[in-house]
Amino acid sequence: MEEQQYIIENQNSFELRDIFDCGQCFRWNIQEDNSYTGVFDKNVINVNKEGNKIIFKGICEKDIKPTIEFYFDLNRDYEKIKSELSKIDDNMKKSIEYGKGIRILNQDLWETIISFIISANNNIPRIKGIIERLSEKYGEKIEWNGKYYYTFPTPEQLRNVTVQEYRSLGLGFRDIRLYETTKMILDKEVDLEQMKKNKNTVEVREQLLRLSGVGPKVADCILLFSTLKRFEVFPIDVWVRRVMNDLYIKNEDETKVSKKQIEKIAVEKFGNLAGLAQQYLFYWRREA
DNA sequence: ACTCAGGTATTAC
DNA sequence: GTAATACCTGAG
Repeated sequence: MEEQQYIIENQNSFELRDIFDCGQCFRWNIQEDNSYTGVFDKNVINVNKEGNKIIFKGICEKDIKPTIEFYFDLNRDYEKIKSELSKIDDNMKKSIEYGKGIRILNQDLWETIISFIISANNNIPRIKGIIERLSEKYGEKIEWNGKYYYTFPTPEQLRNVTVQEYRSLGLGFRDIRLYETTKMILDKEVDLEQMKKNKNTVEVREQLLRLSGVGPKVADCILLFSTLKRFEVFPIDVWVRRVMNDLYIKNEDETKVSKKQIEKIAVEKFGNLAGLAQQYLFYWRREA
């Protein structure tokens, strides 16, 4: 396929590091020139910032412009969101200053489900490694610039993979979760297409929680980071627990702070932008 | 050798 | 309902 290119100028709220290292995605890697290259859907894209320009280039299945605009959520007014959240308190203001270039990507639902199942009780380098090996082994090969890239495998491409094969890729105890969830989705025991159409977040969440290996935290990550795009959810992991305790609860032992307590504060303070607030706080607490 | 990392499922009060 | 516990793996 032919390489395509798309350039935008003077785009606000767009920093490569903030977008790719804020914890929402696993398949974007920094290059020697500080650009990032990643695979999503059937696309291999490299993004670089030069002055006031952002340059996207690579192999794109469809027209690159709408593909990029959708995936990078370019039609949403992050400046407005940030200014609203900044009014809440100084903590939010600081965290937003730190992560001012964050954008929440529109990632494929299926890929997001599997990726965050793999993320459970795991560390980032290992999560990334597992996902790469999965893609290399079962995904579709795409050549670009003399290098090979691999799409994330579809449910169909994982249909006949055994638990043992997952284990050999380093999935660990998540092998059975992947196996069961893939089966449930292939059998439409949980119907992803139906889920995409459903506007009721509570119902969608219930559906996600039925999947093997999907608990409350993973479900919320899927709701926030996939094309489901629910900004009102508030995924609570160790970092969010830490930062919420530091800032608002101040219990001497953060591990003793209940989820309910955190959720209550999140809803009160951040309302229907809780997911975004969570992302700024998470990134700030973990990286700053 | 031992701890820890983007939690979940299971079991037991 | 809510609390304790095991769980692959590999890096530090």
